[in-house]
Amino acid sequence: MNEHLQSQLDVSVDCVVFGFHNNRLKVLLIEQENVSKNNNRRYALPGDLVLPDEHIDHAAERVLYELTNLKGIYLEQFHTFGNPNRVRKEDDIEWLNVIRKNPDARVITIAYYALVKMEDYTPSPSSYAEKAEWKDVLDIPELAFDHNKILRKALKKLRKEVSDHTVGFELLPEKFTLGQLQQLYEVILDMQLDKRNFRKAIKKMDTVLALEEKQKGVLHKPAQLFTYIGERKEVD
Amino acid sequence: MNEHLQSQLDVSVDCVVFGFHNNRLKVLLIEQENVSKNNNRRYALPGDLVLPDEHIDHAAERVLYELTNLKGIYLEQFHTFGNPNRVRKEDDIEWLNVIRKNPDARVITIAYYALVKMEDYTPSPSSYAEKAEWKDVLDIPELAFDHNKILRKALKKLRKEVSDHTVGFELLPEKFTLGQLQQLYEVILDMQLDKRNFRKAIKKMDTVLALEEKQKGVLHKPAQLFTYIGERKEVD
DNA sequence: AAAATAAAGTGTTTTTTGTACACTTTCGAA
DNA sequence: TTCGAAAGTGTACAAAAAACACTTTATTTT
Repeated sequence: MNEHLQSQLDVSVDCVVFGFHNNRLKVLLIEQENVSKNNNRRYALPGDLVLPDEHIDHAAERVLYELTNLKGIYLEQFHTFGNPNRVRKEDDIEWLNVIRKNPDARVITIAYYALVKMEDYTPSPSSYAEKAEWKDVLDIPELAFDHNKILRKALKKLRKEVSDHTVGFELLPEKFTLGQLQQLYEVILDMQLDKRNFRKAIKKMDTVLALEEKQKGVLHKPAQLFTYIGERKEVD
Repeated sequence: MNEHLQSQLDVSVDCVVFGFHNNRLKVLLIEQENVSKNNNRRYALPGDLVLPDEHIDHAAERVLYELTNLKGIYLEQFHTFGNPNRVRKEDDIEWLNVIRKNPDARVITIAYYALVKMEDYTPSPSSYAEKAEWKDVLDIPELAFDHNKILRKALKKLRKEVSDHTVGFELLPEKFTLGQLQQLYEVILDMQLDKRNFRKAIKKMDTVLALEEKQKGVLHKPAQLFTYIGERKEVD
């Protein structure tokens, strides 16, 4: 019985939530409560421990909600980080001492990622999060724990899925123009795409539907609107 | 402190090791020690708890070695299974009561998979494994815990990677013929491939090298031998 | 030694997919 | 009415994928 105390091992989830705005790829970060004497800002991915009787997928949803008030976001697991020293920076330890009941416990974390329409989700911080904000992925500060590594891996996954055309539409509003979609692809893949070829490719996907509706209030020829009718993946 | 006892949570690894023999895709299973009164054979994937200070990737290697005596196999993580009820069949509970110090603890498992040249690895059971054997993936019994689900997911992953040509050679002996390689692909993908097109595709991969050597002891025209010179993926 | 067996080995044509490329249209604002 | 700004559109060329059938060669059998 004491033996289990020695071998304290916790499991957490961390959420990498991508958004897209003003032609920039964003990721949702929280700023942790300030507990450090030297007043460091500590940014981190939203994440926390899995509860004793909770499905890990549910934990990801719950934690994201508790920290940012975002709800109903489909999160997909992409990697589990289990280096025993992943939580060993000085600031990490200081933080854990304040927030955790077992600050010395080793923590294995399961990382999830999601793509959301930023318009639909305005994060507001709660729980131990002091802020919850969208940050440009090209301008990410040093994050708590191994969160920079987690984010890097999530980005890699995102790029791969986007080139496979299996993902991406989730980042746009429900109705979008092909121009917006192309810009999204260009930002994520970090390359220029040919307009005519891009449209040809999208138009033969049967998950993208042309609406009988046009963009309004723009100072140029209004574009036709499209919508995405793809469906969700299966769950464990 | 007691709180942590309530929330007993362990992390395990499970290994799905694929092999190929006699034109069949195989998976390495163990038969657990018999602890049941009704003498059920219990097959399972090789798996066990992660140690307190062990990297999860290392745990996978170690556990596989302890149970099957196979060493030096590159295992890649593919999914983490975290349903709180994943270990709740009657036989599962009975088994855990014998083998585990905290039989009631919830266990989250990180699943790994590997491809090996069966010739090079002859498993021999140890630890709580009574047998360790290669089983045809088309003929898998009911496994312990949620191992059937884990295996299904591993197979899906394998098929995907094989169609991407990122994996497969690891299943063949060091020297192989293009005919053998094609049969391997056909078995995994469960489809017929055109011989000439297949050879054309393989021959323009620069990771497959033609040797100045021919097959021996076959009752037909002996084939040229090839070898694979691809390299390993990066690690966390 | 000739014939039978069994898989190895080999190229060309057709179809499909991807890439490169430039001008006209349409709305809102000035 | 003109201007600005992005929308929208088609064709030719290149590359990749798919379809397709006969000859070769070592071994075994007669």
